[in-house]
Amino acid sequence: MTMPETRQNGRKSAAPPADRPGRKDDALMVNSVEKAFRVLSAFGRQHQTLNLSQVASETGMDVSAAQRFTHTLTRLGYLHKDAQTKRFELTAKTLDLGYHFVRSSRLLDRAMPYLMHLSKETEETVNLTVRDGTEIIFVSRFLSRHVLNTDVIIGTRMPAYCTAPGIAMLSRLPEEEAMAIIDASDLKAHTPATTWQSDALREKLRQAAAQGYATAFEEVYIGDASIAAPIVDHHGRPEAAVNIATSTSRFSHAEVVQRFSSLVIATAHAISRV
Amino acid sequence: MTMPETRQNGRKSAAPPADRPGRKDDALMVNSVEKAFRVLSAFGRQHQTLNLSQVASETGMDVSAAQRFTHTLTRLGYLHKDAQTKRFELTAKTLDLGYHFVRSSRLLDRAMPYLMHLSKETEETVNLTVRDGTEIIFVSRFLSRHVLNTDVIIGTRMPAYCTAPGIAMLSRLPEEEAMAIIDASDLKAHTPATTWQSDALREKLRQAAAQGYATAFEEVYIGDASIAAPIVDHHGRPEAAVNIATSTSRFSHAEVVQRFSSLVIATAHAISRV
DNA sequence: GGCTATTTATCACAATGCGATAAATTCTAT
DNA sequence: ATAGAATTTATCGCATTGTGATAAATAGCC
Repeated sequence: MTMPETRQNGRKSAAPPADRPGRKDDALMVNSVEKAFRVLSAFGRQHQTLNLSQVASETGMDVSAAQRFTHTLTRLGYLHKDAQTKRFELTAKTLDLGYHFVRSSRLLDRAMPYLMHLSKETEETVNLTVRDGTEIIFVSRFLSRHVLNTDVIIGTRMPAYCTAPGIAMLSRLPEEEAMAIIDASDLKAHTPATTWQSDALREKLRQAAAQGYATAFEEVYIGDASIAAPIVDHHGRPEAAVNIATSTSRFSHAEVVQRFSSLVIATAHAISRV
Repeated sequence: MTMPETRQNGRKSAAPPADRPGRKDDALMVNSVEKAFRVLSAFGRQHQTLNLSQVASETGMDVSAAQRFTHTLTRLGYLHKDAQTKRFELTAKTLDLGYHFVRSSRLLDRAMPYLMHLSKETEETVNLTVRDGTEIIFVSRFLSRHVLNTDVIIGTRMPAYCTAPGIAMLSRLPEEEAMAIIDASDLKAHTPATTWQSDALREKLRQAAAQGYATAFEEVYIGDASIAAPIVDHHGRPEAAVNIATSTSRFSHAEVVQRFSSLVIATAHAISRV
């Protein structure tokens, strides 16, 4: 009946821990923080509201953990719990973080007036995006009066390889590095027009590097037409991209290039730190 | 600045925990989560980047804690640390949370088409706001082509008492409740035109309740003119407000009411669950 | 109505996060 | 340059905090 003693009960007078630092994997990591974010990210278009057990199963935590983190997040104001249905949903307070980001971003500070100007001048949708791994994130957006697309909003992510801003940014990276990112992507044809083969993308990168801008026509959605130029820091490394998004029904490929290429390049250049 | 005492140095061999359940204050609260958010909110317009000791002093944590949480948040991708300067800044990944909120919000789902319609019809800036305590939060925003104000963005907070959407929402609450919120606010005159006395605000609430809309003219910023109507749930409780924001230079008070009051009311009514 | 599936509350335990401290590094001033 | 201050990084023993199992309470469902 004696405990099998797999449990070295903490005392451990002898047998010093071979690797003390490697606790689980990282001594300085506070795992509760990751779990909290895991709970919050369980909500989305599919799961608008979740009850406790759904939170548990969605996040892969046991009920106790789900209980603790939903409770914590509710008290902090990021979750709301319906007293009747006992279901949780995200609150508008979750917008705080992004708000802090926008307010603290020197890039956005600099970029805003130029983006506004470009928006007024072209009357087309203008976006500012940055890269996070293999994806781009929309960080600022001025909608065209005509095309009101509520599908893409601030915070939206898309694969870099099939978007004009993505290619524009990658084109200013050493080719090795850019191709590594592309090869780490989940390459696939979102539409018949998607460029998704590694070789073809390499060619696209070189062309974009040579021209100073990148284009994407119906590569993600049918009907979209986009042209982008990279914003670089003082080392010449890409930190963002400006793009103009319009539709194939309004302009041909040639027209988009002719009308907008020098505008996006000029805007991106103005925003780049000299 | 630092608390002189409060340091009972953990020894405490005797002294069994008198009250086991009431740990610090709440047994289910995971305090690390709050600390993580505290670190993230330390960044903003004032503090675009922070080094480790600044994080510590800004958040009131000791250096060790600051170290652990900046490390954790960096590994999770919400902070970026500049290798040269050793300074931290928020990353675009902080937009994820808000993105999840927008995508999971049934209110926004319902409201979007109506807001778009209102935006096109009026060509003015259209906002959707919700209330959080004494404040309102902008959750959706369609900018007028003319007036591009980059000061107010999604996630921006303002006191409820001096905004049209705030008064509109409060006007659909029992007067007791509304006045309690107003009295909990930090009432002050942001401009000469601000209505900030409790009595005057009570009167404003009653008028808004009677008319079905609320207005605010230069109550926060000089030159702004706003009119709002409340969106209610199936219990008749206010859950949001639609408003049209324009400028006093374009329309007089009377004109704003005449042109827009029935439009915002109709839009708010359409969005309200019937 | 009894049954099942949740949610809420409680608790003993030890692993996890804590915070003090030391080592390494970077910055500053002379 | 070089000492000295300030900040960052690394380490570690310990108690606290979070853990996860379980039980009680509540809500759903035939």
